[in-house]
Formats: sequence, structure tokens, C-alpha cells
Amino acid sequence: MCVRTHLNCVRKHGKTHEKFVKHTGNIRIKDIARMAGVSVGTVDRVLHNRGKVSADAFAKVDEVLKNINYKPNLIARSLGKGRKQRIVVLIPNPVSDPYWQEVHQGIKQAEEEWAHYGTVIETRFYVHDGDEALERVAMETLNTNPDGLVMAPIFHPQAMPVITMLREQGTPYVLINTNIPESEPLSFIGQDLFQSGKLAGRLMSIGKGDSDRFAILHIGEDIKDSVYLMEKETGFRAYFDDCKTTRNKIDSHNLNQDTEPIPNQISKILDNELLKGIYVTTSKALALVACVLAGHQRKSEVQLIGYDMLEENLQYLKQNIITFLINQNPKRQSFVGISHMANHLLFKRTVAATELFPLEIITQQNLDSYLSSSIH
Amino acid sequence: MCVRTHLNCVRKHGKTHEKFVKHTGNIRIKDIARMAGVSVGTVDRVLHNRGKVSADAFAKVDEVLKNINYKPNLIARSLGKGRKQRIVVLIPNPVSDPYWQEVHQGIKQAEEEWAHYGTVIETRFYVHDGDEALERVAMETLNTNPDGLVMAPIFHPQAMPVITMLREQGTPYVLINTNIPESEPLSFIGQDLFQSGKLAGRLMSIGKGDSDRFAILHIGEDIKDSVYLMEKETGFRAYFDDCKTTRNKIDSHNLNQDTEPIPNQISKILDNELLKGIYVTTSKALALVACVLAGHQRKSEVQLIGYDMLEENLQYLKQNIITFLINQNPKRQSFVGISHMANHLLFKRTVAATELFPLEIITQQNLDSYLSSSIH
DNA sequence: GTGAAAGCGCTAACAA
DNA sequence: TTGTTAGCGCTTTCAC
Repeated sequence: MCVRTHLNCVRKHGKTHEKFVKHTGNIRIKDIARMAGVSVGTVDRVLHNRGKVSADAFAKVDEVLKNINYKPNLIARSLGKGRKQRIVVLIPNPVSDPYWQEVHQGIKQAEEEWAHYGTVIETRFYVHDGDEALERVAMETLNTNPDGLVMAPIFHPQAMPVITMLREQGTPYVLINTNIPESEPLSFIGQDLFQSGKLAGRLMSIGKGDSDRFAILHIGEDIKDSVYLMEKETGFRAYFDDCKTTRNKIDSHNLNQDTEPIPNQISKILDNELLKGIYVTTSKALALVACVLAGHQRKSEVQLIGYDMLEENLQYLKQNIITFLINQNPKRQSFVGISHMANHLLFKRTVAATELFPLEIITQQNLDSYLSSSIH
Repeated sequence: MCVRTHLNCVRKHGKTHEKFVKHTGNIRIKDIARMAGVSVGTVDRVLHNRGKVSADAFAKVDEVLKNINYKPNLIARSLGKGRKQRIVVLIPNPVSDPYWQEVHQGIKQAEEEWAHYGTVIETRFYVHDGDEALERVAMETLNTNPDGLVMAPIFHPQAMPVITMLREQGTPYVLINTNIPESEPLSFIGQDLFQSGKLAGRLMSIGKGDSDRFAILHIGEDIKDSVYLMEKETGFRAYFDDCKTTRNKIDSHNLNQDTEPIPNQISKILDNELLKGIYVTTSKALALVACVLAGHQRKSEVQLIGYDMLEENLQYLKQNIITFLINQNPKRQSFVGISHMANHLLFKRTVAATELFPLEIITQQNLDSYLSSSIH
């Protein structure tokens, strides 16, 4: 059904005129306007509910919209806007943290991608506290009135005032990595950490016996600030609770430098002869554990499972010190987060409120396939 | 450096006029024209070397182009063209084959997605031979002069004449699922099947002993036409060859209806008490094997590994009859294939020549995370 | 060979 | 509240 066919020869000031007919056959705003007996301006106002439309006009347009399947031409929309969009991205400082370096990679790719659409991405880093704390950096940024904000709010308490500010300003925001569900962001991009722990439990259990013991290691993070580590732990334990057939013991440890060097602490844990597997909840610390394990006599008896395809982790995966990695796909998280925001801003596309990434299992055998595959 | 700043107030018929300044700060063809002292038409002709430009004019424009870093606005380019792009997709008939139904899903999603950009997707199905054979359908389609073709050339010999025709016509094409490397398509989207077999071998070997036996099942496919099944088998065997520690026996079977009902054949294979695992190379037939296994007494001793998240397979995965699925992501293959073509056609973007998808491992625990995650 | 100008579909400013 | 129209940057036609 081509609603427009009869119009082709009466374009251009109403004169009959055959040349320059480049139409693509889709229904355009102009067509809707004609069908509803109003002007394009009114249709546009209805489509974007900008108000200033009489109930009568609204009804007419709405009626037409109901009957046709209008798909706005996004290309034209973005061209018509004419203005550049500015998206600010806020993440922890990636210096000396490969996880956030990955996230940063994804941001750069998104930057490249969206440059074609005239969208500019600005990245700012924050640290736990001090001058560069999340709140400070965020407030500074918000003063420049970005069109949208994408952030990884890993320190819950510090993020709250920022959220409040954002809502007051009416600036749309997307959260990545860590959710703050009660804040109702435009979109959240991350993983189901509980389920991720459960998966780790399952992978750990393969080929193990009833009396085997496992350890959960949270390393170098302030556990009270980091609800997300606890979710992983709960999931891990839940897996073993669910299988009524096994009665394994699971100990969890929060390691930090306060008492003793971390390697020593790890080494001690390894000494327990019943221990058959270690689950490390933070991707950054995994290589450290792997390093200690590699030098330990029980090396071949203890299975190691952790997170993310960081360079160091991959080395140990290749050496079989690490058995499985669960990929949180940090690069893609930031990429998709920005894309969601850009789609919202540029095209007014509706984006998924929550996008939970698949829990990707990485082994020696499929590692390369993950490394070579592109982000999109 | 903003080359255009001084022009902002002299737009619109040369009258000084401040309103409606929507510019984005980039250098436009208009700017180049002004700088070179020629018209936009001439610049356009130079940029696309369409000829009909005097040496003098060419030199002037070329000079300017050399000094600035002109980045054409791809959005505007595609809008300006005004014409619809038509992409034809050619896949095996999905009737009664859930794998190709998944592929078809991906096509429909891409259709939806690209409709926003005025690109229309047309899908045609083919069967192994007869009136609807690949060659026939393809030739028919090519007569309608599509702007691009995306196809899954699963029957090598039949695909070759199509490729030849495509090259003669100069129609760009993307291959999905099965590659024909010598044909140098615009892009190939698929998986590394050898590596996929190797991964299956690894997953199969977990917790197994040296004397255990495994079976590889190719079901209902013409093995001579289907090189790709052999690649999987070779990979699977390669895994065991690589581990010098194990000396497992691996038998492969090509099952088809010619001699005896397939379930009977499977049942017989299962009777062998040394058999500890089955690797099924075709996603469609996996559920059949699972069904037989579920009713067999050796059910809990034999591990089953196969391909793809087809509805039936998922049932058996949930029941623990199937241990692992390797996801070939058929839906995404077609989606990405079409996107590559559309990006090429619409935006003249360069796309990856080969995109090998990650070898995704699906278990009971991460199944949901895969089901809920979106395609993009 | 060249330049002027319409048109792609949408947005938003402005006049009415 | 409404309709009209310039403009986004590029392509393409047409008249000179």
C-alpha cells in the first residue's frame, strides 16, 4: 500500500512537475499532515508531544498515526536537528586498572562511531575520594550542561547526590556496570551478578567431589561500599545450596593489605589440602592469585575461576592456571551504554531500560574467538 | 580551527541574517567551493571524480582538499541520495528447520532496524535442488537488480555460478554461515568451525578418563556437500590429539534414513558401555539424539554436546540431558550480515572482511542471560 | 564545463 | 494554537 502515489506529480508549489521526484515510498510527516488535515508542524508537535496542540488537532493526527505504521526517517531527523549532541561519560580512573582501561576502550570506539552523527563524547575520570571524587567531578561536568550523561557509579553513597542533581536538571543518564535501581535511569547496562556467581559455582563443581572445599576471595575492595561483590558470593553459594547432592564447604575471605601482604594470605589459604577451587570476585586481583597459585605446590589440584579478559588473566588462562573466565565485557558495556544514550538523544529511539549482558564463559579453546570478534 | 565562523551571518541569500544558524562546525562542500572559488557542483564532481571538470577547476579544488581534512557528512549523503536501497537476502527455506528460522528472525529484526534508514530488505528462500534451487532463485533475484545481496551459500557447487554472476554485475555481496573464501565477498559472517569442534572436545573431556569413548554424529546432511561438518569433526579430534595425556577413541557416524530409522541407530550407538559422550554437529538433529538419550538407560552416563539455542534443545538443556550448547548465534549472523551490507551501501562505511563470532558456551546457568540479551 | 537550485524528510523558529 | 518555511549537507538535474 503506497499512500503517496497520487501525490508524486503535484509536488513543488502545487505545479505539475515530474522532475526531481526522489521519493522513497515511505510515509512522511507531510503525508500524515495531509491525511489528518493539519500542517507538518502540528504533526511534529504531536509526535514529540511538545504540547501546544488543540485536543481536536491531536485527535485527528492520533487517528491517522493509529492506522498507519509510521517509521520516522532517522537520517532526516538527525540531519534536521542540525545541532551537535554532547554526551559526558564518567568512569573511575583507569590508570593502573586494566578493567577500567577496557571500559575506556569501549568509550573510544563509541566516540568514533557516533562522530559520524555529529555526537561528541567527553570522558571524565574520578577516584574514590578527594578532589577528583565522583561528586566533585560530576558537579563540575553538569555545569557545562551536557545533553546526556553515562556513568559507572561504583561508589553508591557518592553517586546519590549526583543522581539527584541529574533529575533536577532533567539531564538523561545511563548507568553502566553498577545499577542504582531506585534511581530509574534511562537505561542500565551490566550483568546479573547473582547469576554470575551461580554460574561460577556450576563451573567450579564440574568433576569435583562432595568433600571438596572452595574459597571465595574478595580482594582490595571496600566490601561495604561494594554490594556487587556480595551478590556474586551469594550466587556462588546458592548454586551449591541448590544441588542437594553435594555438601561442600565454602569459605569467603576479604583480603586487603592492612594486616599481611596479600600473597602471603593467599598462600596460606592454598595450604589447606581440602581446598579444590578458588573463585575470585574482582577481575583486577585475579592475576595476583594466579601468580601465587602458579608458584604453589598445589597448583594442579586447585581450580581457579575469575572475571574478564584482561591481558594478565589471559596469560594464566593459556597456562591453564586459570580454568574459566567469566567475561563481563567491560568494553561492550560502555559502548552500548553510550549508544543507548545517543539513540535516545539523536533519534528519540526508545531503548531497553535494562540490558543484562550474557554471562560469557571463556576457556583456552574459545579465547581467540572472543579476542577477534568485534564489539558491535 | 573553524573555517566557517565568519560565514555564519551571511547565509540565506546573502542577506545578513542570524536566525536559523544550525551549523555543526564541520567543513562542508559549500565551504570548499567558496575557498576554491567554484560552485558546489564542481566540488562534488571532483570529489566523486565524475569527470566534466576543467583541469583548472580541478586544480583549484584539489588544492583546497589537500589543505583541509574534509570528512563528508555520511548522514547528509545518504539523505541527499534520496533513493531507497534494496538488499536481497537468500537463505535455505526455514520451513521445518528451526536453525534457519532463527536466521530468519535476525533478518526480520534487521528489516525493522534499517527501515528507519529507508533500506528495504527482501528475503528469498531456496532448497537443495529443483525449481527452488539456489541458482534458480538467485538468478531470478539478480534480474531485479538489487543494490546488494546477502546469502548463506550452504551448497558450495550451486553457489559458484551465482558468485560469478554477482561479480559480473558488480553487485556487492555478503556471505553468512558458510564462507567461500576464494570468492572474496564484501564480508563473511560466521564461526570458526574447526575451533568450535576443538572447544566441543575440551568440554567433552572435562572429568573424563583415558579409556572413555566418544561419538561424533552427523545427522541428515549430505556429508559430501557439507564441508563444514567435517571441519567440526576435525577440530574435535584435534583437541584429543593435542592432549598427549589421553588416548580416547572417537567414532564418527553419518546417520540418515536410508537403512534404518535414525532413533534405532542412535540407540545402538548408546549401547556401547564405554561410550561417555556424544557430539552432534548439526543443531537441528540434536533434540532427536537428546530424545533417544532421555529414554535410554545409560542416560546419566553419557554427556551430550551440540549446537544452538533452539527451543527443543533448550528443553533438554534444562533437563540436564544436554550438558553444553555451543551457540552459533544464527539470529545475529543474519542481522550483522545485513547491517554490514547496509553500512556499505548507505554510508560507504568499510566493514570487516571476516567477522568470526565468538564460540559461546551455554549451560543451564547462563542460559537465561543469553535469552534475555538483545541482538545488537 | 559550470553554476544555480530543487529535493531528500525532519526540526524548529517565527509569524499569524 | 496553528501553519509556513528555512535549513541541516549532500546529490542531481538542468539550463547556460
